Amino acid sequence: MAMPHNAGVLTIKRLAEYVGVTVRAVRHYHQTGLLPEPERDHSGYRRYPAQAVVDLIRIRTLTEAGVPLTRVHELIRATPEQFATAIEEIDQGLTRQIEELRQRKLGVAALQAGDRMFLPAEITGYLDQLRALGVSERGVRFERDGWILLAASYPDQALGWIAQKREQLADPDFREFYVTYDQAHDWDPADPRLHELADVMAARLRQESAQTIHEVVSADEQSLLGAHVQDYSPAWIRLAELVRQRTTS
Amino acid sequence: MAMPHNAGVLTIKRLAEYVGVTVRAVRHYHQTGLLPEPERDHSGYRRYPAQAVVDLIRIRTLTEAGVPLTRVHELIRATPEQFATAIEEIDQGLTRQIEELRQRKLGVAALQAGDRMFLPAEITGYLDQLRALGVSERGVRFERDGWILLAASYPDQALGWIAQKREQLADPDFREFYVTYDQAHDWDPADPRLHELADVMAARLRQESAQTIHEVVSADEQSLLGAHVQDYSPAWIRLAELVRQRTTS
DNA sequence: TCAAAGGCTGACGCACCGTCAAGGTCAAGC
DNA sequence: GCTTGACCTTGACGGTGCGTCAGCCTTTGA
Repeated sequence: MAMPHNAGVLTIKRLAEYVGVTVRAVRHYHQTGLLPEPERDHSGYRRYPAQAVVDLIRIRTLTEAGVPLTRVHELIRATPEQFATAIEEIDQGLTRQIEELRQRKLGVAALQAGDRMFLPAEITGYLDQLRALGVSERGVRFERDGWILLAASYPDQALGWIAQKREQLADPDFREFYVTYDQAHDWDPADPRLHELADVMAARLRQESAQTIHEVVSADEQSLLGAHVQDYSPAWIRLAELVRQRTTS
Repeated sequence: MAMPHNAGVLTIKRLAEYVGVTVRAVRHYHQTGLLPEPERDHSGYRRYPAQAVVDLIRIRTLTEAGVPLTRVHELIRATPEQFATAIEEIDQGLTRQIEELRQRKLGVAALQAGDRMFLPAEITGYLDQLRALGVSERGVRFERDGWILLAASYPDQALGWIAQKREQLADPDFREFYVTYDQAHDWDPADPRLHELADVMAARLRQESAQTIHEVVSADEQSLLGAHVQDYSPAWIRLAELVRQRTTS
C-alpha cells in the first residue's frame, strides 16, 4: 500500500542515527536556523517528518565536504543554478584539498628524513657539496644556520647568492681555502698558519667586493650574522683580527 | 666564508613569513610553550635564531597535517622511535583522510543529481520501478517518505521489507491493483469503482497478514505513518472506510 | 513498578588562532 | 629634528561546530 506523507514520527535520536550525525548537531542546526524546528508531540519532544531526513543528509554531505554552516545556510536557500555552481566550486575545493593532503604527506615523510628536506633544494645541495669536500659537520651547521637566516631575511636574493657560492666552489683553490678555514676552527690561536690563511682571505675579500652579499647586507647585519664566533673558536677570532689588519691597512 | 651560528637576527615577521605562518600563530606557539621564547633585543622585540626556523617548520608541517597542537607538543619531546611511529600513524591518517575526501566528492556530486543518490539503492530502485509502472510522482513521493521513515525507524528490517515489496511487484495483478490505487487518489469519493477496489484490497490484506511489516510496526505507529491522508485525498479516506467495513465484519 | 533510556533547555568549554585595542619603536624622507 | 608608516609589544574578546555536563521530565521495557 502507498505510505502517505507524514507529519512526523521520528525522534531526534532516530533521525540523527539514521543520517549519521549526533543529536547535539541536529539541535545545533535548529538553533542556527539551518534545519527547521519540527512539530513537538504532546510532551514537547521533537517529531520529524521524512523531509527532515532529506534536509539533514544535504546538510551533512555539505558540512562533511568542509562547507561552513553559514555557507550551507545560504546554499539551502539558493536557486538551483546558484546551487549547481556552488557545488562545482566545492568539488574543485575538494580536489584541491586532496592535492594538499598529498603534499602534506610528503612533508610529514620528510620529517623522518631529518631536516634536509624542508629547506630549499639549493641550500641543501650546497650543504651536501660542503660535506663532500670534507667540511666538518660543525662547519656545515654554521653554514646551514647562516643561509637560513639569509634566506629568511632576503628571500629574493638568497638563492642568487647561493648560486654564486656554488660557482666559487668549482674553483679548486677556493675549495682548498675553504676546507683549511674550516679546520682552522680548532687550531691554536698562536698557530703560524693563521697568517698564511689571513693573506689568502684578505686577497679574496678584495677581489670579491663587487656584486655580492656585501652590497646588500648592511654592516650592522653582517656583524649580527657573524656574532658569537667567539663562542666557538679563539683561532677564528684571531684570524678575523689578522684579516682586519690586512684590509684596513 | 663560513657563516657562524647566530643568536638571533630574525624579527617575528620575517620568521613567520619565511616559514609561511602568521605572526599571531608564532606568538600563540610561544604562549603554549610549543616554541621557546627567543631572546629579546634592547627594545623588547623577539629576535630569532636559525634554529627557530627549523623548529617552526616542524610545527607547521605537523599542524598542516592535522595534528593537534597538544600532540605536536608531545611529539617534539618524544624519542626518535616514538616520533617515527607517530609519523607513520599520521601518514596513515592522511591516507585515510584522502580516501574520505574522495567519498565526499562523490556525495557532493550526488547532490546535483537530486535526492536519488543519497537514499539506499534498494529504495531508489523500488521507486524507479514504481515510476516505470506509471505511478504518479505524488504517489512515488508518498512511498519515498514512507520508506524513509521506515528505514530510519527499523534500519535492520526495512531492507527486507522492501525486498518483499519488490517481489510483490513481480505479480501483474498486484501491479494493476497498485496503479489503480494510485489513480484513485483523484477520484470522487462517491465513485462506484472504490467498492471494487476495496474488495481487492481487503482480500489482499487477509492474505498478506503473515510475516510482514504489520507484525513489527505497532498499531500506534501504523496510524502515525498513515496519518494526514486526509490532507490529500477524500477518495482514499472513503476507501479506507470501505476496507475497514470488509475486514472487521 | 521501577530502572534505564531518551528527551528538554541552558550553559560552559575547547582548538586555533583572527582581530581589535592601546600603545612603544625603528627607518626613512623632508 | 620631526613626522610618517611599518613593525613590535601585551591583553583580551570573538568565532566555528559542536562535546559535555547539569538538572529535570517522559517514555519504555522487564
